[in-house]
Amino acid sequence: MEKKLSSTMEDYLEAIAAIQKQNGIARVRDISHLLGVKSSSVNAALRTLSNKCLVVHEKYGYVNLTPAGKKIARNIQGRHDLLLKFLTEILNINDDEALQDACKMEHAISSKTFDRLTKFIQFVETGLNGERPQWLKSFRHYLKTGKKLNCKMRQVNFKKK
Amino acid sequence: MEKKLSSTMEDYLEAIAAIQKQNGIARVRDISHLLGVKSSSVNAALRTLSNKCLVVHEKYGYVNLTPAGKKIARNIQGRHDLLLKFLTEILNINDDEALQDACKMEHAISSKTFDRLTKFIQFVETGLNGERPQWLKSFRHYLKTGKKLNCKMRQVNFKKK
DNA sequence: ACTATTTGTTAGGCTTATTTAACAAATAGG
DNA sequence: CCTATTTGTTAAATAAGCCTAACAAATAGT
Repeated sequence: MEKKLSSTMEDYLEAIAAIQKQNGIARVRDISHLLGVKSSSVNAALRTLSNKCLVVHEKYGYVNLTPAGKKIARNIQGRHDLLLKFLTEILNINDDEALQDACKMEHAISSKTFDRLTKFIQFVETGLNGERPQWLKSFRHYLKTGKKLNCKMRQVNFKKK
Repeated sequence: MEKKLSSTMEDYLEAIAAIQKQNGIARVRDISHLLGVKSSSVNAALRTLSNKCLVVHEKYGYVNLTPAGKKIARNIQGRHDLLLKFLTEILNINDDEALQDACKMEHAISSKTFDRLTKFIQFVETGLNGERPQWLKSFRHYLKTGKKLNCKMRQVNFKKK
């Protein structure tokens, strides 16, 4: 019966994981800088997350994620990365704007959507014959010109009763 | 210098527009029912939106959108519809879950992402030769089986230096 | 027309997440 | 070592959005 976490708290967990990954350790100050909030806000958030057994934080000490906290952080990070990939690689949105959107969307999508989008990207990226997907280039051309490429795609089915 | 609206307030505008579209008029009660909040919350929201000149609401009267309010409502509704389409028609997610996600994502995407996704769906839906897009079927098969269809797609470029 | 029910409003409270300001602890430079 | 700066903590205040409870207005039933 783990209550659903607010997107704000998800952000804190994600930030802590990211800082730990980069620096080995995470301090209040790092979180404060990364999220753009005051250290007092970080403290309040850490108390909340502590009560939910998602972080460990002793006075004046480093901040650590519990296994449960790590799990959530990984989950969010996964959504983040997936969405960023979709936005940049498929929709061809520039990094900055894509990042902004991914940071908001990551709190909005369900597991199902995460799963389907994962498969969609897999499907698109591998192409049908292991070739680079031509139609992605074709889409970029469409974005630029508004017109479909002068290209024909023929489908030939084998063994398809 | 119009301040950015909270997703909550966006929901209220969207709801009012939807109710008006359906019933001709919108009352506090309708909004309350649609959004699943108490009428006192609706009242508070209406005061907020009134102060921003997005709705008109006289005591005990109907609720109306100003032109500015209508514009925002249309915008949100557009995002909603687009996302719902993407989730159901492309990612093949069932209506209920798709609706839930769309209702959250609609507040998270930028205009750029909206624009790109619009074009992406256009591109996908029309197919390359005006045919029904074969690869969408192919993706559904991939979702079911985890395997690419036994099919080859050959690309032949014309006039492409 | 009169009462009963539904609908709308207001006041006051709760929660979440933020801030500022004052203070405490830790660290760094001489 | 001692002071100066940085970092962390706490308390009190603010803002958004919701709720309940009490009341007011409108509508419906007889």
